[in-house]
Amino acid sequence: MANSASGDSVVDRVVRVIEAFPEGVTSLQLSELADRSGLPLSSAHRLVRQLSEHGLLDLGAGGTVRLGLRLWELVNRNSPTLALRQAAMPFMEDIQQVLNQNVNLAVLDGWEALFVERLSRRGSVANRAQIAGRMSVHISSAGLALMSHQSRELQAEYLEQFADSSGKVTAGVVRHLLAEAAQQGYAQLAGVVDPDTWGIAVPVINSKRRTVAALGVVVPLAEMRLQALVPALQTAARGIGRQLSD
Amino acid sequence: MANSASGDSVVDRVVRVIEAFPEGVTSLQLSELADRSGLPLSSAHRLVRQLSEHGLLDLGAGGTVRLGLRLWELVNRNSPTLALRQAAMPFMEDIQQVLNQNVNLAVLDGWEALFVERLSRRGSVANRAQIAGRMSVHISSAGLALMSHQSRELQAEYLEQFADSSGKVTAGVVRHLLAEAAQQGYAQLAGVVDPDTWGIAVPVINSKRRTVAALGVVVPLAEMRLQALVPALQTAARGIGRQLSD
DNA sequence: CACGTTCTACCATTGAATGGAAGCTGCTGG
DNA sequence: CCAGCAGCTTCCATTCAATGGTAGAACGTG
Repeated sequence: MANSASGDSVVDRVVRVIEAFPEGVTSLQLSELADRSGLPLSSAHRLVRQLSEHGLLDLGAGGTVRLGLRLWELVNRNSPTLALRQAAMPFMEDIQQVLNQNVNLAVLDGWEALFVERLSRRGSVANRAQIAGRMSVHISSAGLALMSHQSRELQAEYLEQFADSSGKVTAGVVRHLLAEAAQQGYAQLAGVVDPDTWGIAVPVINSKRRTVAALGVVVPLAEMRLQALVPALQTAARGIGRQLSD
Repeated sequence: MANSASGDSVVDRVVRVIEAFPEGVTSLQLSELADRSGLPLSSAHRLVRQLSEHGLLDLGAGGTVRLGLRLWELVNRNSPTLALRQAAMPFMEDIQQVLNQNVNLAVLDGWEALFVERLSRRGSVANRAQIAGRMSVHISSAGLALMSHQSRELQAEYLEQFADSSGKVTAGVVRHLLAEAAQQGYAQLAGVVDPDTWGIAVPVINSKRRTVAALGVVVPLAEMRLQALVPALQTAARGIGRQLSD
């Protein structure tokens, strides 16, 4: 009952507060935030107030807590993927125009593909929600495209998690998917996310020969035309990669 | 020389570190970060390390500091403007398709319009950079559209800053612009940002009659057709507003 | 290879962070 | 109309986590 009974630093607590928001939830009651972050109410209150004085959070009347506009602004202005997204956008628009499909751009984070940009198929309901969404490597074409071009060491480390295995997904299957993707130069996966769609993704390789992203499309099964899609994606991916150095 | 010689809390310092990144800069050296944030090198180092252990920052080899992917993810998943952007996106795409102009969406933050979403004109080079950009109220059509629909009190407070005045912009001029925008139901401004472009913006009013955003287009002077643009924008803005409650 | 620069680690000092308790506010149901 | 409740806000004595000067390591450079 003094400076941190729980043995964590102030920084830890700030992080816990920000991480307390469940995916897609923009607003939380103070007491709920305290619960979720595992902080005493008064501590949570103090932290939230301090952060909202700086605009990183927004403490409204009645204890409603939101992320602050200022935080959104700072992060989006200085985002680590800014250069990537800027380089990729024109090419993604080209693909959207030419193929009229949902186009997306993902980076590898841990054992997941993190989607950093997305254009919806023209005419469809826009689905910006999936920006900042994640998918496990082995269930997404983008994830496979990314992982299949990582170093042998990283791939081995990744595959280990399937080793023990309850059996749902075996290391062998995933290894096969990766090998196929590496050999073909693209990854494709049918009906995993949505039974009626097909995902195709290609690696984006920067000027230092590092695979920094995956460019992909999601198409209805009925419209699947690998011959048309893959070359278009690969061309775009090369164009993007040429502009990226790190 | 002990717990904070500078008299600021840990939270203050965390904010200073995050705010130290200049607009558009994604990567900073540790020593430069320490300078910019006004922190002793060892303190900056400790904070950055702590934050990067949680993924909010990314401390690379050689002291290169970036914002963390995890921070980007958290902020974009739980962004305070998520609902607004989701509601607006389909309408913005419609406008882009029909009018083929640069479409943007802004909210009011302080005395500035903060741009939260943007679609580039088809065929033009995509300019995602301006997302998370700011413009003063009185030099942007979006800003005028937003401010002209705020409460009398807020407008009065806003106009005060032009009172003392060196004379560059007078309160009278701004008041006139606001009055005109309020009366017409849209704001328009020619050649302020770029001499060859015209900006037009309309307010987005939610179901509680609060003006929560501005929807605008930027068109080349030569293609200016108010008669066509304003009704389209107003229709879209109403569609967006109908879906928003707070 | 010596020098300068920048990053990283250490650790005694001390004041900022902590959180229980009490007060406040607004709502709800009897 | 008011008692009771639930959640927000404030207060303050206690105490340990944060601080930053210093020293050392790792570069890069002339």
